[in-house]
This record gives sequence, structure tokens and C-alpha cells, in this order.
Amino acid sequence: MPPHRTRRRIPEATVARLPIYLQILIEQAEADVDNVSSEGLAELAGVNAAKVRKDLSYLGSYGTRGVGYEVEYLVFQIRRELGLDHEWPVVIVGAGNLGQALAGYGGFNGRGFPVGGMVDIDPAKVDTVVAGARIRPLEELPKIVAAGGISIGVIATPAAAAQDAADRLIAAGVTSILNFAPMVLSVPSTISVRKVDLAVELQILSYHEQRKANNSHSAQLHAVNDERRRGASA
Amino acid sequence: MPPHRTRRRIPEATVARLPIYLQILIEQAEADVDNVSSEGLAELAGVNAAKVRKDLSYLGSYGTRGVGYEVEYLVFQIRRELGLDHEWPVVIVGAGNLGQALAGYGGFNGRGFPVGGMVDIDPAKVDTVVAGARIRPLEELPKIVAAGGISIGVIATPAAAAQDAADRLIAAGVTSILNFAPMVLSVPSTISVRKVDLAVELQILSYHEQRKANNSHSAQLHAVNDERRRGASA
DNA sequence: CGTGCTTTGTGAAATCGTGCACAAGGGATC
DNA sequence: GATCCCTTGTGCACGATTTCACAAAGCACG
Repeated sequence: MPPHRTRRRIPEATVARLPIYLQILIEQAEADVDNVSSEGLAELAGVNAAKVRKDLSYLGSYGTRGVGYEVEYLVFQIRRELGLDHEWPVVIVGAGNLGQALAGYGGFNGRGFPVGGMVDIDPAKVDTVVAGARIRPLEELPKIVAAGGISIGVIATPAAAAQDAADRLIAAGVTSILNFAPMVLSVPSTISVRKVDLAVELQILSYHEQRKANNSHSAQLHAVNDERRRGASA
Repeated sequence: MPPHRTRRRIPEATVARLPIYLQILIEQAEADVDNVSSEGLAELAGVNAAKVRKDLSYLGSYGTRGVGYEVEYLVFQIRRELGLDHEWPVVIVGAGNLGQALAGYGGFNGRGFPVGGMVDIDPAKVDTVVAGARIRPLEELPKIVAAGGISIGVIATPAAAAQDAADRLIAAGVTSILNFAPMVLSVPSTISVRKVDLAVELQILSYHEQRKANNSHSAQLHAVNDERRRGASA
């Protein structure tokens, strides 16, 4: 077994796909599938088989030629590589519509990211309970982050408050941010930020819809191609 | 003025940035800024100025050398290119926690994507009213899509129901899907799909957190670099 | 134990995306 | 209208990512 050191750097594009593979592998494990080939995994993930092999090769040489990958073991390795061998509590800033939905959503607690706290600037919201968590005042952010050993913050505020939320999160010691506000954040380069923007996604779809509409004549030709593929993106 | 034809194909990476530029430009317009340079826009969007210029050049030659881009005009052009010169009603499948939050979220109605309908498979939910929309039975999907001239569907079901939701949406005539379920969809290649997955985003952040933790010694060096940048991604 | 079938792991080529650097264009000023 | 300054638009080189293609490796079966 190779040393437990930091391996060669994994390309960002690969990092973004590992969670997808992980999800699929967990499903397969639950269906009592023991082995999966790069071909099979590629099919399920909607990507090219060579890409799957190259992606997995960054983790190490965990496949067996002629056989494929052992599902359980691969799950274990991807988890380890992604840092999912322990929980990462998160703190949610903003207890509005979205913040409350996120807190109640299974996607956090069920998947290793328990809600370690929830804050809001509005005194009227403070001390109300959402999904089992009491909303605390924005000022207590440093205390909550420190007490919970929290390093990931989620911004669910309106756009206008997002930068302030980010500044406060960073001041409190958070080093990764998931930003749901439609606003580009300015942060030090040591902080990791991911942005999820509903409107952006819809506008990208709108672009493609318009494109289809404009080319509706030539689209007749393409429409014949009705074969299914996984993960049709864009 | 150039003909109103379909221009050369715009790269996906550019399409994904246009909504960001648009958002920033709208803010600038509201702040009564008339002109913006590629440098200024780049700063606000957290990207390279050359990239901004190249991205915008795909739309046409709408800048003025020595001056920059006229904000209002650029807003108009990006809107047109993205197909945002009219509304795109959407239908939401799944009226659970997430579906209801989405319906109530300003991100839809306020930005040209009004909720044209909402369906759920659970008879107990049908006919209840969420954010001004009455939940309808799943079976009425074709009727709703046809009546509303809807081409974009949003999947807010559990993972297990997502593929069925996609199949029904496509059968009803929808050609673009925004998928919030943690599940890779299998769809014909004529359908555009975008996936938003909370768990995936958090796991990517987890990877980076772990990486920071592993290299905490050498991180001391990098931490000195405390300059701010926009849109620190990943 | 050798042969054949299967699937991995990975060089190498092709494609895509980014950023530099600069010529060309436009406005302002005298 | 000539000159200067500024900023766009883009050719080009570079880096990242994807895909191909195949040798190396493991298993099964005779």
C-alpha cells in the first residue's frame, strides 16, 4: 500500500466528477454490485470510459485488469480522497426562504455536512427554531464557528448582504464558502468559494432553448438521433 | 447593424459567464454607470480582462476602442443572445421541501422565469397552494406544459423519482431540464440538462479543505498572500 | 502452464480554454 | 486635421482537459 502522503495534484475537472462517481458507486453497493468496469461506470455517469479510468488513476491504481473496480473499495478510496472520512459541520448565514429550505433539506445532515449553526441579521428571526436548529444572531458567528470547529460556511442571504456575510465568515475563521447569493464575492486567495446560482443556470438553459428555436428547421435533422445518453449537459 | 441571424457558435465556457456579466452590468446600470471597460468588468466578475473581451467579441463588436462598452447596450445584447428578451415559464416537478422553496424564491419570478405550474405525485399535496401556485397532480404535466407553452422543467424530487420525472417532462414536450436531484439523468441528446447538486458542491469544498489541512505547514507560506481577488473559485 | 479474452493504466494526439501582447481604431485636445 | 492616449479585438502560445489507442496485466479455461 502506498504511503498516506498527499498524492500528485488532482485536476479540478476530476475533483468535480469524483462526487458523481461516488454517488453512483454507493447506489451500486446498495444494489449488491461488487464490481464495476470503467465502461459501466462511464455509462452511469454519462461520460467517456477513458475519462473515468484517467480520473480514477489519480487516486492510485485501484482497478484489476480484466475485471474492473471493486465497488466497496473504490467508495472507500474516493471518500478518503475527498476528505469524507469525517463530518464537516457547516454554518448557514441567512435564515430566509432559502436558508430555511437548506437547513431542512436532507442534503446536508444526511451526507456528512451537519448544520452546526444558523445565523441571521434580523432580530425577529433570532431564536426561532428551524429544522431543529435555533437561529442565532449574526454577531455570534465567531463563537459558533470556533465552538463547532466549522470551516465551511453557506451564504443564503440576499445579494446585497452576501459580501458582508463572506467577510464575517472569513473573519470568524471559515476557509470555504458555498455561495447561493447571485453575487460575485471578493475573498482572499486562500479561501475556496463555490457559487450556486439558480438564475445563471436558467439563463444558460434559456440560451440553448433559443438556439434550438432559431435552428428549428435544421433541428429536424438532429431530432432523428433519439438515442439516450447519460448526463447530457448544457 | 449586423443581420439578426444566428452568429458563430459561442463556446460553453463563455455562455456560462455571460449571465455573470449580465448581472454585474445590470447593477452598474442601476448605479447610473454609463460605460465600463473590459478591465472594470473583469475586476467585478473576478476574471481576466482579455477573457472578458474575448467573451464579448463572440456577441459582436459592441465596444468602443479607447472608451469601453456602453452598459445599457451591452445589457441589451447579452439579453438578446441569452434569449432573455421574453419570459420562459418553468414547471416544477416535486413540491417537497425544495420544490416549495424554489417556488417561493425570488430567483424565478423576478428574473424572467415565472413558475407556470407545479406538480407532485402525492395526492395529499395536490391542490394545496404554495407561493400563489396550486399544486397539480403529476398526470396533468402534459396539459400544463402545453397550455403554458413551457419548455423548461425543474426537477425537485428525491433521486429515486428523478428519472421518471425527466421522462414525463420530456414526453410532455419540455426540452430543457434543471435537475436538483442527486442523480444523473438519462435523456435524448436533443434535451439540455443542467444539474445543481448541493452535496457535490460541498464535497468539492471538502476536498479543498482537506488539502489545506494536509499542507498546513506549507500553507503558512501561501497565507501571506492576503490580497483580495474576485471569484476565487474552487 | 499456456492461450485467449477482458479491462486497466497511460503515453500521445487532439481539442478546448486562457492569457499575453500588440496592432488597429476611436476620441480628445490643440 | 495631426498627435496622443486609451481601450478594444484578436493572433498566438501556452496550459488544461479530453479522447484515442494500445501495451501490460489479470483471470479463466482447457
